[in-house]
Amino acid sequence: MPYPFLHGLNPEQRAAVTLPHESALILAGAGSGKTRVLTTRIAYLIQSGQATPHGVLAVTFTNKAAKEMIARLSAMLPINTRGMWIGTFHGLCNRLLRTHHREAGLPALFQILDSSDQLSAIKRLLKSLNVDEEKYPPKQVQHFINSSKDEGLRAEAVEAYDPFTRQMQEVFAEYDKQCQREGVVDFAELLLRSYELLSRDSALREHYQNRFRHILVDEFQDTNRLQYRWLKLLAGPGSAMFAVGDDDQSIYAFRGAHVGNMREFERDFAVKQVIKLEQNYRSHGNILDAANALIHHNSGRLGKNLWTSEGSGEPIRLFEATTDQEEAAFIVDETRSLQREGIAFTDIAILYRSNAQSRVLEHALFSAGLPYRVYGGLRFFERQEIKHALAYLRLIASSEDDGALLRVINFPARGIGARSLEQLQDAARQRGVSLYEAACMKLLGGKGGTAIGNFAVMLEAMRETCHGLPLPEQIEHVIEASGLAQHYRGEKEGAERLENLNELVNAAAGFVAENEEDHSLAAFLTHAALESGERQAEAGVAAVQLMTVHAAKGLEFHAVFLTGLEEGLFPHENAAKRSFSEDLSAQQVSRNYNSRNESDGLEEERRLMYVAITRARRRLYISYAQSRMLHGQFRYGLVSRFLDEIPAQLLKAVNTRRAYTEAQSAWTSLSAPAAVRRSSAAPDSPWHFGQNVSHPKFGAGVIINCEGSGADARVEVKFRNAGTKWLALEYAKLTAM
DNA sequence: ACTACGAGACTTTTT
DNA sequence: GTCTCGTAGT
Repeated sequence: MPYPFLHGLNPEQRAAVTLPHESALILAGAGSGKTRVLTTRIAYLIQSGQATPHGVLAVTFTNKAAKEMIARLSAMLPINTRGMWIGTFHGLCNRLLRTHHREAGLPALFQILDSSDQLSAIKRLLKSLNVDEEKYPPKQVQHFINSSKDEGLRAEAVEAYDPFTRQMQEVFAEYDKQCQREGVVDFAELLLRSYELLSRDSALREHYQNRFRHILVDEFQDTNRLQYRWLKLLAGPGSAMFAVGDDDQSIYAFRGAHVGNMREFERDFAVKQVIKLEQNYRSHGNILDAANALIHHNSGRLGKNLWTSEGSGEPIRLFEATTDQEEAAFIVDETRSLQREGIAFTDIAILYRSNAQSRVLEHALFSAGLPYRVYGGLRFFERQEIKHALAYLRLIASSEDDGALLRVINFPARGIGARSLEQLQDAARQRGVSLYEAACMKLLGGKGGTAIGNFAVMLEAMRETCHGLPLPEQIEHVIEASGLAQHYRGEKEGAERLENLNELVNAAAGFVAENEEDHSLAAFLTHAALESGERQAEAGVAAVQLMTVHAAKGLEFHAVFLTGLEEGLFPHENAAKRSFSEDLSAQQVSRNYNSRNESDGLEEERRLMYVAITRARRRLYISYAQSRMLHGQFRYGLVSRFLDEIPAQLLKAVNTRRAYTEAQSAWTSLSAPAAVRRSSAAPDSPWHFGQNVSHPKFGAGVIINCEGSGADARVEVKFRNAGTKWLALEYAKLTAM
């Protein structure tokens, strides 16, 4: 057997892996071994001599997926994956643009703007253009620019038949000019710029076309129009594209994903056969049957039916709660009993449609002393202290970066107010130079003592010192010399921020250790922009996993609680309405944007439900509440239509088992059996919502809010005489009353 | 320059 | 209900 890694593949998987050199579409259902097929295909191509590592291009959407692919590949083959082009669309485009920055019309050290950098750039631009932010909300401008770029359109190519759109178009054009001036590039620009580069420069295009004879794409259903055109451009006459995707799991149309790319791909690349991977290795039969039945209500599917060689398993448990609190109490109880059965907390997920729903669930889990982890907070590189530090570093790397300068010129405060900033901006505009340059000129202009001049001196000194230092030490120095460390040392909530800044130094050390070829500051900044880091919360801690259904895509759990199955919530009311892009077209904007109608929206919600169901391996709970607190008032919801679309015989109602009341939910922790307490990762907490407490300094109070678990657990206490305060349970000496 | 208060939003999100 | 953002006030 020359290819040991083909072992254990089912016939369809094997057929996909060993396909001849031709473009192919692999319709890979949830839990059908998609990633395995993709990586094994690459291994097979290399091992069989059909491809060299050099000639393979593999694209994913997330860094996580790219990393996993590389890890699996190096486990299968003794090759150096370093030189291989495996990465995200943005990562690969970045690589292309760095290599050919001159041809692309970019400075060698172009910086990458993340969404929040982009938003501030837009706000700044609107101010300087005197555009009314009321009429043209920065967020909407951002959406306009990004979705245009995602469609492959530059400002001048946008169809604008009305004054509103013409103004948008104008801002778009000015925005691109500003970015060009400042040597920065936003995410969509990475794609568009490299697309334009390849389509303009035929020699370059042919070079890459000849090189990449094998192009493999993961999550193909999530590609947007520009990404697909980019792929088409890279695929030369001798190339074969191996596209893996699942139209039923397309849940990102709202950010430009175009499922239609799958059918277009079949046509454009004369795909001979679509290989369907329908055998599911994850879930029991009932769960798959429910998913199949549900998704059957969608139209225009490529068509696919999941099956398993395992039994049907348990029925899906359906719980009807009176209120959202009762729903949460039920989940707490069931989580406990799952734990008694020996299911690890990490193998239990609580899913919801929108983030706002997590609050009630968190409260209940907290009160019960169950450890939990909420996905979807701020990410490491998005924290303000990190962004500040990075802005200093960006200024050191490239002084044209006005956005970076504006972020830190007066942080920490050094007496540079709005007035002096305006002067600086005027001076820069007049002479057509960057803000930094203008600041330096102020220095030469005589009044050497100005705060702005001092800032320029400080920065110049920082740059001088950093020169020649190893990366982590550069960052360490900048954190100190900029006054950031000093500033946070003096702040009451600063300890955590200081810790994060320290972590940034560690991240740089890790980056240096991992990247042999490029240790430069610019490379690290790129890394920071392109990989915003893990979602917060300590990994590895045994905790129940709370996340949105979107965030759960690609994951699996022994038991899944799928909550809030109410009309308006899931399917979400906004999804079945006109979308934002249609609001635009109502204002006579171009029809080129993804004009989605209600049924598209509803079908995407259904796919979302499909994704949610297929996360569960063994046990699936679906719940809904007759009423819940939403936007500050009670809402009475109808049962989601999706429940009608799951065959009744697969469902088992469990709501009559016990009466859950709010009172019970708050006090369950106290009546929990000792056995639970002992085996629990975290002891049952005596702290919960409504608990009367006493604090040595602040006196008597009541717990009105709580969050986190384990060492990070905090409670908000309303004191009789000392106001409300957040207290860390680990440190605060609270006594229950 | 920092705090305080009111207005308005509020689906999902990676890069 | 709760959070963010921007402006006004000290």
